[in-house]
Amino acid sequence: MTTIIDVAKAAGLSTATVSRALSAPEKVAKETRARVMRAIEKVDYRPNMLARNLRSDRAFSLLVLVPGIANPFFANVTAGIESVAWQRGYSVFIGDTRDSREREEHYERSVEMRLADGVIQLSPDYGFDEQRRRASYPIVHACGCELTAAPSVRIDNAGAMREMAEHLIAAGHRRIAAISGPEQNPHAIDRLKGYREALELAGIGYDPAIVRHGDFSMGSGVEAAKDLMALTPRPTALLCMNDEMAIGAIQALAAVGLDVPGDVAVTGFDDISFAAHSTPALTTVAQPADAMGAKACELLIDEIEGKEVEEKVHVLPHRLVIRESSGPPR
Amino acid sequence: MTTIIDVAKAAGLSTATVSRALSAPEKVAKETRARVMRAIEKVDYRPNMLARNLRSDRAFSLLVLVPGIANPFFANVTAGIESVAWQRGYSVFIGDTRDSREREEHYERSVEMRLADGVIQLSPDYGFDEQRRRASYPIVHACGCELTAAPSVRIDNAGAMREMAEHLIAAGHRRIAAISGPEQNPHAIDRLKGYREALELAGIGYDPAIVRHGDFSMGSGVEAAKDLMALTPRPTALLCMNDEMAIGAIQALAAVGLDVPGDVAVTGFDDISFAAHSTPALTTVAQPADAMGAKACELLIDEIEGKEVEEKVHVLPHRLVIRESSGPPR
DNA sequence: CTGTTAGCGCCTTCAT
DNA sequence: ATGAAGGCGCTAACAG
Repeated sequence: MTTIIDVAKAAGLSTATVSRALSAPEKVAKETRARVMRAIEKVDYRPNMLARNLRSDRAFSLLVLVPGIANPFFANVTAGIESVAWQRGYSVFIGDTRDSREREEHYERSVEMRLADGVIQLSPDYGFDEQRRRASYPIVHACGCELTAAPSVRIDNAGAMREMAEHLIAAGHRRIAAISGPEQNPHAIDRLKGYREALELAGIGYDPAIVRHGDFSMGSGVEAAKDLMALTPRPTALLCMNDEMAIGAIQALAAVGLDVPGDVAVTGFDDISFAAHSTPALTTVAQPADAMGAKACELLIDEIEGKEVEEKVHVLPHRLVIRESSGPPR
Repeated sequence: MTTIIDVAKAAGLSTATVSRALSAPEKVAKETRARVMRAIEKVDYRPNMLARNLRSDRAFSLLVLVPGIANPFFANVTAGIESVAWQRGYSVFIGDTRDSREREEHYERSVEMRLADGVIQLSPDYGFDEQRRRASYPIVHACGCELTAAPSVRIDNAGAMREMAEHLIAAGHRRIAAISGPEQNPHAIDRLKGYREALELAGIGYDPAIVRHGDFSMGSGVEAAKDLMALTPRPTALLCMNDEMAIGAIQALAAVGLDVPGDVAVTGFDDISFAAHSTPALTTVAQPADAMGAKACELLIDEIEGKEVEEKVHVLPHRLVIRESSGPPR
């Protein structure tokens, strides 16, 4: 293996100069730099990051904690993270927690062992900043909720859901059922809040009988929709708290011969790529997944590198995407 | 920061013994081990992986090179990889190449710099083992094609596609169009081969006029399907080389008022989670994505750890999943 | 602008 | 079964 010593020898310089030529080129004479570069070429040198890491006590890597990498929304957030990390010279570890506390703890431990310089958490923030207070390393939430402490990134979940409900109300719907996420899930809570607000503002009472709690999976969307369609009077619209459940709902409606949007309007949340191509195309709330990941990554790296980071919550803009599934009723 | 020296002091032992107690417990007296553990607890010690890595010249991490992490199939393969890596004490870096040669080279370089001990490549193998021959580190393909060298993992793409085409032929279809991937894409090539074989075995001629090349995206499925539906006589079935294009095709057919499967049968490939929940539910070929990633990861770690790995190509079983989209015709 | 030198924290001989 | 000591490859003071 060729080391920095070989380069120094070949160039007739000290290892310190070679090191500087690489990591702080401006501190080295132009001519010297060229000599270093030639020597590197000649001996076919590649810096050993393991040594750099130990010496600098940094891993130059980040850990993304994600409840499930196969979830398209999280995958998009991760892509945004990776993109910024790449630009700034960091690598991205993925830690798929599969909602298991054991796995999450394992990953927390590995960061304490210096595997990574910080964590980007994609799970919603159940524990407020409990976890953060405990941690000896920086953590940034990329998909925060209303309770998430700064610095973090989120969208206005409640506001977005309120707008979506208002869209349905404006189209004449009065009996709008909701397919929410797990009862304790912070995103589900925020979004459900927006749904209630819209109903109340419109003078429509909130009726728990037409609210179901799924688990954000398509299967749970199918079940909830079946269930709701058996009700009398039947809801005329289904407000789903993510796209997967909406896609499941559409399938369930088709299975019982109901037309979307003719008989029942359906809306989603996230705008994953499949939303635009479902049949019918899904009306949904677009979250800027990529930008959320990118921003969270910026914040984390700034914090790691000791830059002053504004202690603020970055609320990124969402956007209603009206497609076919929300109407008009036939 | 507390180091192994602090533990040694607290336990009244040498650092060597502490190190051994941790990495080779059987070489240390039971009683001594207990003392070490107590000391670790007491001084709140966590091993520094950066130091271990330098000392052992290993990163204990793997790099997954993936063309796009947002692709559900690749995300599932990645989940399989992560799962095995976790069990065996390795971490997983993700390198999203976005089909950019620059990014791929960047990641290759970082592995040469010891960022990772080996690579799992999810892109199909265009370069045969060109890349591998050049590399100074092990590479395993998790989604190989017929040309991929061992050790690697793949399914029988041609065979699977032949079976799917035969399924359509058995249902009475004679004019079966294909929506393939990019012309040079090895998976597309293998699958197209299976399609031709089935046609020829059934005495139906291969007709390039009803074959389109998409890029595996839903949008390209939409375009190709529109195009094919304008033909006279109209194909009665659309064999798509992945699920995304099939989902796009279904949408395009609905848009022009054609019923699936009543007017046109549609099939996909991969069995991503959305296939089961499209409307109508998609007939497809299930690839064992998780197992492919897991197996590839086993092979790579074995190779890294110097275990004898069988120089063989692991062809994992696929499975035809017949759902609604493939018929029967009405 | 360049060189000398001292470790970063750990593991692994080698010796006892 | 345990201890002493060297060194992995690099960078950051500190000198010059």
